Amino acid sequence: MLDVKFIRENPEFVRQGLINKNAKDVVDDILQLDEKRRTIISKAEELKAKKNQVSSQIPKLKKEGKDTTEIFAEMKKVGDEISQLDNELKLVEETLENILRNTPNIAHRSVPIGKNADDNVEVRRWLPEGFSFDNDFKILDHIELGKKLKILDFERGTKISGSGFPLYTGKGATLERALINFMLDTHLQNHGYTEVLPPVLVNRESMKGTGQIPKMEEDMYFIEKDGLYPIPTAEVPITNIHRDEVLSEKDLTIKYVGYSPCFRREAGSYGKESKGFLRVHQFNKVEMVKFAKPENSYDELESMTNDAENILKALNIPYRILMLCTGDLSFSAAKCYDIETWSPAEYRWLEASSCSNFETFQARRANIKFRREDSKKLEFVHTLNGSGLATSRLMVSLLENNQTPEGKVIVPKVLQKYTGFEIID
RNA sequence: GGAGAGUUGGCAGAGUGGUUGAAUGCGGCGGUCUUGAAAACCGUUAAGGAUGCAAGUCCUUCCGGGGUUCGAAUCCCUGACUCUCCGCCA
Repeated sequence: MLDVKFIRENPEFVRQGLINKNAKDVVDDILQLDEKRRTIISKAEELKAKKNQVSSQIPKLKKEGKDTTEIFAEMKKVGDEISQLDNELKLVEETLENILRNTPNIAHRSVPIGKNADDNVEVRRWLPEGFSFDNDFKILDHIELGKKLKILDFERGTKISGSGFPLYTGKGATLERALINFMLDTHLQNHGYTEVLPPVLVNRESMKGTGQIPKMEEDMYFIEKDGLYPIPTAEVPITNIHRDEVLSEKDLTIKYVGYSPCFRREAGSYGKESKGFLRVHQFNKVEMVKFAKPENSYDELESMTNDAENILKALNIPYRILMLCTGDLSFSAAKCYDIETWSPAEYRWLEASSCSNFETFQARRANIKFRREDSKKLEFVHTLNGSGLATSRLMVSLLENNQTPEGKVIVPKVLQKYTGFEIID
């Protein structure tokens, strides 16, 4: 959520920011409502002050045995006027709030201006030694490999739940678990995170706090009976750990890493893009979340991106880093790096991670502040998160890149101690 | 699922209609004392908002929402959460 005061003071900057993000220019609407809001507040507060002043005299008057009927009648009138103004105010504030909640974050100045994914900028890429985009044998895709090696069973997953709910079997299930553990351990031992294992059903407040609601409501599962949402990402529960809290400056940067399954309705996406693991309703993800001071947050974004990259390097998976342009940035993000891994069967890059800085956008919604040691002032923290990483897309690249001409899959060295086997055949 | 109790400032904990934004204790901060520290003593100690160049002034907030009243932390209704007992159960 953007700060109204900031919009009031920098209307043209915000206007341009919204245009760059392909968002509706609502600056004038906001300013108008804000103006109206403040007018009503002034009027109402004047009356309230009067009411309070008179009220405080009443005990004295009564004690002196004076007649208060007239005063009561007048105060009754004042009270009615106040509640009328308060109702008006409520309406204006709801309208304003509604607009603000549906208004995206503004991009950081370092973000390239662009319309859509075509304008994203490749920042760097990393390819394993001896890697080639072209192979001299027939590459099987992850679905064929999964079937042949009996490690993935999409048909039975569909029978159990529906399409997009993969079933891992045998060494496939073990490999998935190994991957999760390897990633967690790496972040814990090498990157200084604290592990959390969050609830996977969250309430509406939490979904609002990180910005999935109201904008993305259609993409979320919802359990009506209990008012709970299966999380689309662990970002939601982990960021909300500190909702409505004041953190100490000395505790920042707080770095959490946590595994969770993720649930997404992915309403309206079918076809080629969604086969196999490419788009699923349930997948596993290790998520990194940081609470940082404003002056550090962009350094933290770089290091978080590196943390995710280190996993891929260790697994020997080719990847590239994209800096998303303003038009392709998500609703809440001020800056974002996508990490894409190479799929030789698809012969294209697949998004496996997204590392974003939300600045104060989420902190404002979720009310997460910290107190400065020197000035004692409260400020909103910056929140960041990144996948480190999502196993489903990663599994595609892992299986396909490590296959042999005979259609077997060699387990990357770093995973072998977790799997207990070196090859899947 | 049934019955009951509770939710007050950073924490603990008073307060059942009228100067209560809220006693008291602890903690925090500043000071006196001390070579230094502790103890003791004194002072101070919320957030958000409106207005103003500022000092300041004013408003709101005692879990959330609604109501009664001239006036509510205090009364009524409702929702959330916590705890205890019973039932059920991985």
